Amino acid sequence: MKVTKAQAQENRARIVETAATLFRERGYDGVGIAELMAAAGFTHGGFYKHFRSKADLMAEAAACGMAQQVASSGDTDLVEFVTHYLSREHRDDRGAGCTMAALSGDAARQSGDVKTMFADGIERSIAEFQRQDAASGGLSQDQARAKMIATFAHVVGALVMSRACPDDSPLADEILQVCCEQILTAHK
Amino acid sequence: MKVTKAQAQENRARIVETAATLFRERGYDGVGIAELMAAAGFTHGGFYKHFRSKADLMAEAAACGMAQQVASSGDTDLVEFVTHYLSREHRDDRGAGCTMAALSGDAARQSGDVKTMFADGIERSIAEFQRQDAASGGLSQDQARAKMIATFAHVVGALVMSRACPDDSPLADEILQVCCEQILTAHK
DNA sequence: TGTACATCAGTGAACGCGCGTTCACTGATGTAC
DNA sequence: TGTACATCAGTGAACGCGCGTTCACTGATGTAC
Repeated sequence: MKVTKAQAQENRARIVETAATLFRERGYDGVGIAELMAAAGFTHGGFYKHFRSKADLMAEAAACGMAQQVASSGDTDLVEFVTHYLSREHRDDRGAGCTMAALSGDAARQSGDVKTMFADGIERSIAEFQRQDAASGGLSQDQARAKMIATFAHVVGALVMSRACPDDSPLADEILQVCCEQILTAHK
Repeated sequence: MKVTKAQAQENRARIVETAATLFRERGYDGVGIAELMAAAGFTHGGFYKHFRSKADLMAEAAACGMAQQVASSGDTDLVEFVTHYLSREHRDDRGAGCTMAALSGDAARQSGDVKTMFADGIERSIAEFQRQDAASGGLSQDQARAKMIATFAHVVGALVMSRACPDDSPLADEILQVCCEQILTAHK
């Protein structure tokens, strides 16, 4: 059952993308190799033809997830970004959402490889935000960077706290709404 | 080997407190019953004399952790609170630190019981913050509440992001520092 | 271009291990008389 | 107050299960001639 080199590379990419989604949904410990490979359309044995260990895949999936985040926020200004980020839809769809919000808690307990991917992803997100927000400038480079870091941290915190509340909790919605207002007010 | 009723209750409390610390350090999936009971000074078999399941303990440990958080921030004003919360010491000592920052990611994937404890903890923290911040008022009740929710979300996000970066990463420190400045500036 | 052989992505059974949970047992505590 | 018995917190062996990982095998692809 060998397969074209191109096909194999495509399959590998599908495994990483599937992992990125499943890990966001259920955390690193919540997804097993067998389940993951099945979701990607394979049996579990082939996993080690692509990756040396689950830890290796976690790092790659983290990089993939952060890259998706950066790509998806292309061509949206800060107001749009914050509004969508702090929407109920985003909160309730972890699999398709922000990797930082879904997995930073898990990442804190992982190897340096995973953390490095997160740090790289943060840097790239900040750079992307700064690029988008150039229009509203009047700020120095340092000030703009500081603003973006603080804004990113704020939305991540709000989303993470909202998700920690029971599903229909009024508090969960209140957190999103209040933080969205405060951030957008500060932005003006 | 039976033990006084008072002693048993004390032992139970010790198990919950030990669990709160270990869970913060390594997450819900990162700590086994046997290890946890050993850390509290017992063998694993006795666990089910106190709790119906690991999930039950997780909910109790969450409540305990959030209560510790509220208690420890008694008699500190907002400036002190934020400064300590966003210090390197707090970031690097997850076991003794904020339960929300350490476990909200895990909590999002847990049962309603755990999430309820988190929501209760958030409410109590907000109430405590508002009580402390009464002096600096000029804000309506609603405005003060909104300010506290947003501030809490902001510090949680900053800490969580900082912890997701590699251990000696400059970015990890920058996140703490930048967010601390922005929050304290907004507070004035 | 055609043939012979090496490669290696993917399969599925098997492994050792640690987990949450159960259970028979112990013996000091608590209770009934 | 003293005695006899029930209770139940704590012990440690055992359970079934799912996990990450390994391995012999398959057979189409890629390569050397």
